[in-house]
This record gives sequence, C-alpha cells and structure tokens, in this order.
Amino acid sequence: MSDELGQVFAALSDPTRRAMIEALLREGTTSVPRLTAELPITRQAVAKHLATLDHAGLVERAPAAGREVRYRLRDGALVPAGAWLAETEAAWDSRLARLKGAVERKR
Amino acid sequence: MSDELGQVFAALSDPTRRAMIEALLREGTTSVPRLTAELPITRQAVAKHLATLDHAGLVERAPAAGREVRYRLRDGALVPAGAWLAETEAAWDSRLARLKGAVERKR
DNA sequence: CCTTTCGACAACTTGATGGTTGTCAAAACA
DNA sequence: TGTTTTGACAACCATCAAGTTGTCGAAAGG
Repeated sequence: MSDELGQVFAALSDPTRRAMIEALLREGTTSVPRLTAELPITRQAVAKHLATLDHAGLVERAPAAGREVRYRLRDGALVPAGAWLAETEAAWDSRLARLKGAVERKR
Repeated sequence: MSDELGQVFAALSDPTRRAMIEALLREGTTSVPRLTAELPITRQAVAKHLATLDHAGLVERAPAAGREVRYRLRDGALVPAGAWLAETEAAWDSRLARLKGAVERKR
C-alpha cells in the first residue's frame, strides 16, 4: 500500500522492535544471533522483526565479513514520522490553547 | 498489556485514524455521523476507530447535548510518543555523526 | 404517531501479526 | 573430517485488526 508513515509507526508499535532499535543505538550495529542472545524469542522471530524494520526503512543491511549479516540504523529514517508528530502536536496544542483562551475570555 | 507507547504508535499507524485526527485538528470536535460523512467506511467502522483512539488515550468523549456523542483530542496525549521519537532521533543522528566523523578521520 | 437517525452490541469474514517448529545448505570451527 | 552456527524458507497456529452486515432501543424530527 506504500503508506510509509503508517509502516514506520507500525514498526515502532511493537516493544520488541523498539528494544531492538535501542540495542542498535547502544551497540551501533548488530546481527540476528546477537539479538537472539538478548531477547527471549527465537532466532527466526528475531529475523522476522528485523525484516519488518527493514521494510519500514528503519534499518539496513551493512556489509560484513563472511556469511555474517549485520544491521545498522538507516540515516534519517525517523524524520518523516518525527515531523508528522511534531506538526500534529503543535497544531493540537495551539488548538487546545485557543479553546482554553476562549473559555477564559468567556467568564 | 499496558504498553502505552505501543498503543499510541499502533493507533497512529492506520491512515484512516490519522485522517480522523487531522479532521479533529481542523474541526475541534467531531462525532461518528460527521466522520462517517467524510470517510468511505460505515458508521460502525468509524465507531471502532474512535474506540481505538480512545483506548490509546488520544481522544476523549466530550459532554454533548441530547444523545449525541462528541469526541475531542486529549491534551498532552502525543507527548510521550513525541518524546520517545525525539530522543531516539537525537541519539540516532549523533551516533551516525560520530561514525561519519570516524570515517573522515581515518582517511 | 411514524420514520429516521444514532449509539451500542454481536457475529462474521478476511487478512495481517507475532510467535513457534522444522528443514536445508553454506560457512566456521573443533 | 565431523559438528555447530548461521541465514533463508516454509508451514503452521493463535490472536488481533479492519471491515462488513444485522439488530435493537432510545432519541429527534416530520
């Protein structure tokens, strides 16, 4: 469907995937076996989550030696989601502020 | 399960629900029939989406006259999600910047 | 008073999600 | 060489998500 924003938010909605992102933030780059050691799920489940993050564009495969497959964060991948949230939050707040102002003025 | 952040992100992952939020931003407050007129889905589907937004804490029921049920945005509801995204994005960027710096320094 | 509208449920279909087990070939290692 | 890891698939299961149709009673409107 190519709802990019939706895919990013969906990817972030799973706590396991957020944990993976946080691990990536800590460790810079990681791999399936590595994450499998940190998480209480199977290798296959980890691989699936990484594929989801990949499809959402949050993560990409990094060149690695041998058969190893490493993953790293994709530059700028969070920007659209962050921008949408920031804009929406701003509009949200200003609307509520205006409402509040109207109430104040009324009494 | 009570994964608040997850529920918010999940709520935002659906384009129909984002459209509802944007309508709410434009119109201040809305109702099931109103949204049904704007969207290509049934009254019942609209009600379900509103319930989802309600459970995620993004929206709340506003007092209304008669049998009408109006919905409005909940103050501060986006803050945790926005904060998580902003923090993560910052860590993300600084990590990438550091990496880039290391590469520059190396050659 | 009769008809329409609205909210609240319930049942159902279809498809996606998160997880599992199992298999296999290639690479790494003892 | 033989054993263990790793990645890549596939099948499967249970649950949830998005949407539908249908029903019902209460409120609004003619």
